[in-house]
Amino acid sequence: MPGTHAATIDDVARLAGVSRAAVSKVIRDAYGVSPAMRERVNTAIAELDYRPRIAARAMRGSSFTLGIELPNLGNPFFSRIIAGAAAALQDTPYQLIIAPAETDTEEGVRALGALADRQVDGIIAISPLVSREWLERLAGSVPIVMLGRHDDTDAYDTVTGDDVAGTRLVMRHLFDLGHRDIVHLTRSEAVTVPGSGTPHAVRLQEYERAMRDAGLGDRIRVVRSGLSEDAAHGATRDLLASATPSAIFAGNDELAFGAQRAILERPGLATRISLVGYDDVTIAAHPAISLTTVSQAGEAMGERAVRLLLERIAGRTEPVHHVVEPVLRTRSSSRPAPMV
Amino acid sequence: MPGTHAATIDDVARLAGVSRAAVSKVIRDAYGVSPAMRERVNTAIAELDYRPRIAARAMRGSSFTLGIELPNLGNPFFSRIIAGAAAALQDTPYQLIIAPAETDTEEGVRALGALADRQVDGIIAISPLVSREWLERLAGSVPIVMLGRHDDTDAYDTVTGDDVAGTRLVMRHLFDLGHRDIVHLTRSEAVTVPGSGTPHAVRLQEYERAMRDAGLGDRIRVVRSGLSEDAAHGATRDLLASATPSAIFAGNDELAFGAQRAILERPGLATRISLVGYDDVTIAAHPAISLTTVSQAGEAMGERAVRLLLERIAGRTEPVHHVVEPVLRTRSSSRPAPMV
DNA sequence: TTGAAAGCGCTAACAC
DNA sequence: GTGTTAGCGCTTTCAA
Repeated sequence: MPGTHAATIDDVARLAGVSRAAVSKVIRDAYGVSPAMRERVNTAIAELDYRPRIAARAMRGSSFTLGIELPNLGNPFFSRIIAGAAAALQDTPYQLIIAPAETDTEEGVRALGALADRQVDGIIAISPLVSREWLERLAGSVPIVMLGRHDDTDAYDTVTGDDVAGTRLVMRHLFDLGHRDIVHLTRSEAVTVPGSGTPHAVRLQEYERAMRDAGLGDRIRVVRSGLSEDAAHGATRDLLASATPSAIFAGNDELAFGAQRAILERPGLATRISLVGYDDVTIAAHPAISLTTVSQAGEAMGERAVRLLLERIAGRTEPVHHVVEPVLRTRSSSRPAPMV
Repeated sequence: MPGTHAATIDDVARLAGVSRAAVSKVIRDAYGVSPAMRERVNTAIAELDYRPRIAARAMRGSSFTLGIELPNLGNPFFSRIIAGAAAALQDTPYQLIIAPAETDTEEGVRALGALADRQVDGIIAISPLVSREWLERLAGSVPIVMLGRHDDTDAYDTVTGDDVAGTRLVMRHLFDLGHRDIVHLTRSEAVTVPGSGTPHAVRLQEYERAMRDAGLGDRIRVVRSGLSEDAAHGATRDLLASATPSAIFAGNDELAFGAQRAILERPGLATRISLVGYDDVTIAAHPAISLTTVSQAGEAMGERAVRLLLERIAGRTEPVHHVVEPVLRTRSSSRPAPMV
């Protein structure tokens, strides 16, 4: 460390006895540098421990940063997505940064805005709440991949699970076990606006459709809660105080765990109520939990999202809407309905 | 959106009929702007929907970004830390970005480097593996708060749980229940280098000390695994194939869940082996899991880390080493040792 | 209180 | 194949 300050491209150029442009070309491996020059530049870079300032690069072009906006980091399904995305970035010059948006509502917009302000080269977003118009506008200035949401738009790409098929797997499973009184535990109205294309909206809609198709339209019952395990616990506790459905289909595993807790707290109920979740997070397979749920290949979704982004950055313009097939994991939390 | 490009500070200055410097002062609320001018500038900003480019600001000063480096996003204890950190940033101009470093080893260095390259104004790091020297060097150019690690350094601040006290709570609890054959399930040697000050190193050391102090030095038994629930499951399965300890003290809850799974898979063992974890993640309180564990107030740690960083940015230079008191949560996974 | 001007570290034309 | 030069959008002296 000669001097007290970090080396700049000029320091490297000076030490290597070449121009600044030459150094720039080497670090970007751009066309038109002789092997000899590349060698000398690389030596100087190593010598000075030079690292290009991202801010300066961003001012002229790319920031070599991909941003991912994430609500509710506590949900382990999302960490699988991140793991997949990070893995896909391994041998690229890109770095992933995550902008958390815990408190849902406008926080999502704030987080996406923060990523845009930082001039990331692409954004992966999981906000179910941000409006499609807003996203389309943002997509005008930076490539976006929307995760989870079924938006049929030309402005950005999407990677989604097939929630229609997934919900049908669940409902078919419960019907086959003889269940008729099936409650759907889902999140707030804001996240399930009909036609909004959010995962929870689709699951809710398909639940209702399946019930009606089975002639059980009058047994449709929807219970809502916040997104946390704790909120789901409270909502289910309230439900069980006044009713005993034969099965509960939770919108995701977090909610299912809360419901399971409430069920276990009422003696004798555990063997009488079937429970199904959605996502197949790791702990769902734990023998003490043993939650029947729908598996969604989160890692693959994250990886695919990154690939789509890199393709966009490389110039693709036609939109891609990728759908992941869901698989039902049957475990002991669901079982035949009790004889009447 | 007049024109097709995003507004710059010049556009605002032109529309407001003032100089670029004036706009800059307004957006930073710097000293020396008349109310009238502030008013006009703010109107122009709103009109143009102007948002300062972070990259440009970073070149001259702050990036208004705090970075947090995080290994193993899958561990829900870490998400609580993030939630606390994000909450503490609510009413500040700072934005949090997370650099994930899933694959441990040099990934941590890479992620920290990436944050530094992006000129974040401060870094919260959870890497147990990065060398103290490396961190001290980095701390020369950007404020750092190290989470979890007991480093007695002047170069950066630390926020840690009191792992000595926490481990003593655990061991005392197990001894009181009559356990003598206590196995410690921990991570790889790399994370438990004696004297390295990592949480797992301290817990291991205290476990051994407690065993020796109780005259059980010859019963010390350490089992190691990877950081995932799955790795812990495998390691415990292997252990149980050849031995049946009366208690297992896992280095954290993730490991404990894996151990619990292995225990449950061997019929009859569940009621004979006590299990204790560390961290008190949400699911540990689930009645089907009911894991005795040490609670660490993750949110408070994240919040404190952010505060320390903001203080450093504001000019503080003396180091602060903050310690969080652990609390033992006794649940049914631990119980009296079986009569001999 | 306000504005002019220099410059942060890099990339990309373009000239040599 | 190599170097010169003109900015990118801000902040910050320093004059006015």
